Amino acid sequence: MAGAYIPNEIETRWQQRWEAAEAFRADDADPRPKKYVLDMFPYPSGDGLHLGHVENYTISDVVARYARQRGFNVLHPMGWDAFGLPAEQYAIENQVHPRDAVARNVGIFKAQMQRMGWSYDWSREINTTDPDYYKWTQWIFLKLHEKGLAFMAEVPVNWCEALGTVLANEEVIDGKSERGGHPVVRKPMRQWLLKITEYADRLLEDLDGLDWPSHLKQMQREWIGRSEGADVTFTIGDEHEFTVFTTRPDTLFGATFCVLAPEHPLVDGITTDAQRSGVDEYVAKTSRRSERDRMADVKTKSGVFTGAFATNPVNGAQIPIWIADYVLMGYGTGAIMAVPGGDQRDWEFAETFDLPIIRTVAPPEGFDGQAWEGEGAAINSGFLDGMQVPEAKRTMIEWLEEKGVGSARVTYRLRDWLFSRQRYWGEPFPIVHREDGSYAALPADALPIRLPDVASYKPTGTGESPLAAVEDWVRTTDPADGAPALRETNTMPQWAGSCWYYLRFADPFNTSAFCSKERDEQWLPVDVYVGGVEHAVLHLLYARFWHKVLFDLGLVHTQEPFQRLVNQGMILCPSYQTEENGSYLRIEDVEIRDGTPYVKATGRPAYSIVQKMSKSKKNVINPDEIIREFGADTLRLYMLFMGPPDADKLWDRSGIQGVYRFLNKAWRLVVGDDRREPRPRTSDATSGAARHALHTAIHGVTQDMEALAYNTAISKLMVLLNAMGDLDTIPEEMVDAFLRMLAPFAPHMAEELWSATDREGFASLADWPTYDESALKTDTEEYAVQVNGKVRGKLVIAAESPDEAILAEAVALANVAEHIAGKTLVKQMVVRGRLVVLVVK
RNA sequence: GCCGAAGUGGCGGAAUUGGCAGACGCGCUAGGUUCAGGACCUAGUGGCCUUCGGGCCUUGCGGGUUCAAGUCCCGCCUUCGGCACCA
Repeated sequence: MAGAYIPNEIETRWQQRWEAAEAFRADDADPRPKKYVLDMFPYPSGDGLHLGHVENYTISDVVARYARQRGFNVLHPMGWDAFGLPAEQYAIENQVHPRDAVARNVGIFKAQMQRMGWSYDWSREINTTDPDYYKWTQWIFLKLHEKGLAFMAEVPVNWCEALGTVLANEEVIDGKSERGGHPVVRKPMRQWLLKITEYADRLLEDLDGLDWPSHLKQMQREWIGRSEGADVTFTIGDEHEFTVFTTRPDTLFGATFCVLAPEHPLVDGITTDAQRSGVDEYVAKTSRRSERDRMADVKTKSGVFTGAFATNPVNGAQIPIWIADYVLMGYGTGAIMAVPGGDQRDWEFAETFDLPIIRTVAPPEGFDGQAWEGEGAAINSGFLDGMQVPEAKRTMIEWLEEKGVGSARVTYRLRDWLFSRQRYWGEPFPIVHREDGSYAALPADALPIRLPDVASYKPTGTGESPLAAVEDWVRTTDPADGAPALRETNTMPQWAGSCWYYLRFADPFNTSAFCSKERDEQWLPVDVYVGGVEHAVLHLLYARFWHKVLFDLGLVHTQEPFQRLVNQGMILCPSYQTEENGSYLRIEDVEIRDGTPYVKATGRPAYSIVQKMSKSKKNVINPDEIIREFGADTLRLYMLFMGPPDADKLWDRSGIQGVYRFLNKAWRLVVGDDRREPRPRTSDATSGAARHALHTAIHGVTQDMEALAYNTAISKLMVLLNAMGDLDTIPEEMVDAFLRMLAPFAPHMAEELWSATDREGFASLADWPTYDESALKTDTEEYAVQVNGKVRGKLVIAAESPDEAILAEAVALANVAEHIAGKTLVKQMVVRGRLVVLVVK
C-alpha cells in the first residue's frame, strides 16, 4: 500500500529529475527526423503566467511530448520577448530599471513554467534584450537597410501622447493605442520605415501554401488588402493634373465629380478665390480632428467645393472638384473620381450636395436602391455599352493606356511598417547622423550598439527618445571617416526581436551568425506554432516579411517560417460589476445564490457578463492556486479536457474535480493508497473484451493526437481506465500502454507510476504504443433495426454474418414484426456494422 | 454595413463519407461504505406519456431533399470574432 496521491511532492521531484537528466534537450547531432514545436514566447510581465499562457503552452507541450514518443528529435524551446512597451510600462509603474524588472519577471515566469512540467529545452533559452541577441536584430536591420528596405521619411504617424511614442498602424485600434487604449493623433514626423509593401504580393500569395486556420489567413489577406484597378489622370485646364485610383474604370463615364483628400497637395493651388475661405476652414477643421473623430461619423458626408473643374478624359466633361474627409490621403492617390451611380458613398455625397448622378451599369429588374455596385451591362458609356463589368474594365484600361491617360494598377491597404519608437527600452538603431544631415549605417563589426544606462528612461513626450539626453552616448564618430556624428536615438519597436527569434532557437549561441546555414536547414521551418489570434496581423505578418527578406539574401532556406499554426481559443470568465456604478468586483467578493450573483458586502445583486480574462475586469484566475490545490497534472489535463484547443473556453473550476478524480483513480489502481491495495496485475496476454478495449483506446487516442483533439483523447483514456477498473487483475500490457498514452497529458503521474511499476527510463521518452488491427474487431456486432426511419429493435449477431442472415433475424424481432405486420416491404438493406433499414408501405 | 465562425441535456462538450443524438466529464438522485468528508463504490439521469411491451417529441427558428438529416439545400434569428468611408 502506498500513500495518498500528493501531486506537489511527485511533480517537483520529476521536474528535478528531468532537469538533471536533460531529458528534453534537443540534440543537433541526433539523426532522427526533426520536429520543431514552438510557442509564441511571452512578454515577461510582472503578473506572471495567466491561464491563457497555461492553455497555449500546455497544448504545445502535448504536441512536443507526443512527437518525442513518436521518435522525433524534438526542438521545443522557450525564451523572452522582453523589449518594448509592456516591459517598459511595468518598469515605470514600479519604479525599477527595465533591465531589473525583466530579470525579476523572467525568474517568476520560468519558475512557473517549470512547475507546469512543460518540456522545454532550457539550454536554448534566449532573451531579446540580451546584447548577444539584439546584436543580431541590429545586424538584420543592416541587411534590410542594405537592400533598401529601411528608409527614413517625414510621414504622418500615429502619435500617442500618453505613451510618448509613435505607433504602427497595426498597433492602433479604433483610433486608440492597442496597449492601454490611449488616444492616438496623426502628426507628421521623421521616422524609420520598412518597405513591407514591396513584399505585399508574396505575403499574400504564399499564404496559400500554409497550414494555418483559414480565418487567420483571411485576416492577413484583408490586412494586406490588395485591390486591382487603374490609375486615371484628370487635367485641370492646362496647368494642373492629378491621378485617381479606381477599381471600377468601367464606370468612368459616370464620374460626375472628383474628390481630393483635404491634405492633397493640389488643393491649395486649384482653389478659386471665391471658395478660398471655405476650403481653408474645412482643411483646418479636418487636421484638428483625430482619426477617431473622423471615423466616428461615417454616416454624415461633409465636404467643400474648390471652385475648380477637371476634365473627364473619356468624354471631356467638365466636372467639379471637391474636397472631403471621406477620401484618405494615405490610400491610393488621395484622390478619387466619384461615380454616384455605382458607389454608395459617392451617391450619398452627391445627394447631400446636389450633384448629378449617371448610372453606367444597368441594375437588375426591380432594383429600387441607390447606387448599384454589382454586375450588369454597361449603359450610358459610349464604346462600353452592352459589355459586362469584367470586359468593360479590360476595355477601358486598354483605352486609357492607348490614350496615355491611365494604366492598370494594383494598390494595397498595407502601408509601409513604421519602425521607430521614441522609447528607451528597445534595440538602438545601428545608424549615425552626420553633421551635413546625411546618415550612415554602421558596419557589422560595430555591433551590438548597446543600450546605455540613463538617468530617466521615462518617455520625454517631446517626440525624442530618452536616449537623446545621454550626451556621451549620442556623440560619436562615423567609423567610415572619423567625422563627428550623432547616434540615432529612436529605438526599434517591440516586434523587432520576435521577427526572427524562432531562428535563433536553432542556433542560440552562434557568435558569428544569427543562425548558421546548417542549423537553419536542420530545424526550420517551425512544424507547429502555437499562439493566440491576437498576433494575426502583427507579429505573424512582420515575421513572415523578415523571413522572406532573409530568404532572398540566401540566409534561410524556406520561404515561410511557420508551416503549421494553431490558435488556441480564449479563456473566458464571468466578470462581476455592481449594478449601481458598474465598478468591477473581485470574484471573492461575489456570492452566487440560486444562480444569481450578489455583492457579498451589501447583499445587492451584481451584474455579470462572460468575457476575456483581464486584470481590469478583475476576473483573472491565478494558475498558482490551482496548482497548489490539485497539482500541475490536473491543471494540464483540465485545460485540455474543457474543449478543443481552438475553441473559446469558459473557465469553470467545478469541472476540475473530474480530471482530478481520474488521476486519483489511476493512482489507486496502480499503486493503491493508504486504505487500498493496488489492483493485482498479470503478465498474461490481454484477451477478450479487455484486449478490444485496449486496442480501441490506442487506436482512438492515436487518431486524436494527430488531429490535436485532446479533449476526446483524454476521454478515451478515461474509458480505458474505467475498463481496467472493471478487471480483477489487470494485464501489465494495459498498464503499460495506458501510462505511455497518459504521459503527454499528465507526465508527472505517468513517470511516478512508470517507475513504481519498475519500468526503465522516463515514461516521457517511452515509445508510443501501437495497436493491432485485428483487435479492433469484435466477435459480435450490434445492429439497430429501423422501420421507416425509426429504430424498432436491436439485434446482436456474429460478426461477418451475411446480409441475408441479418435481415432474417431483424424481421423476426417481435417489435419489428409488429411494425411491419400487414404491410409490404418495399426496401431492405444492411449498413454493415451499424443498422438494418426496412421500408414498408 | 461587409466578411468569418458558431448555436446540441441543468453545465463543459462527443458524434468518419447523411446511418442508433447526447461518448467522456461536471452537477443532480438513490443506495452502500466511512469517526468524518468537498473522500470512495454501485445504480440512475434529455423531455413528456406508459397497460412497463413500449410510444411520442428533441441538436437556435421555419421550410425542403432522403428509407434515414446535428450533418445536405433554401429562408430567417441570435451570439462571438475580424474589418470598418480602402475608392
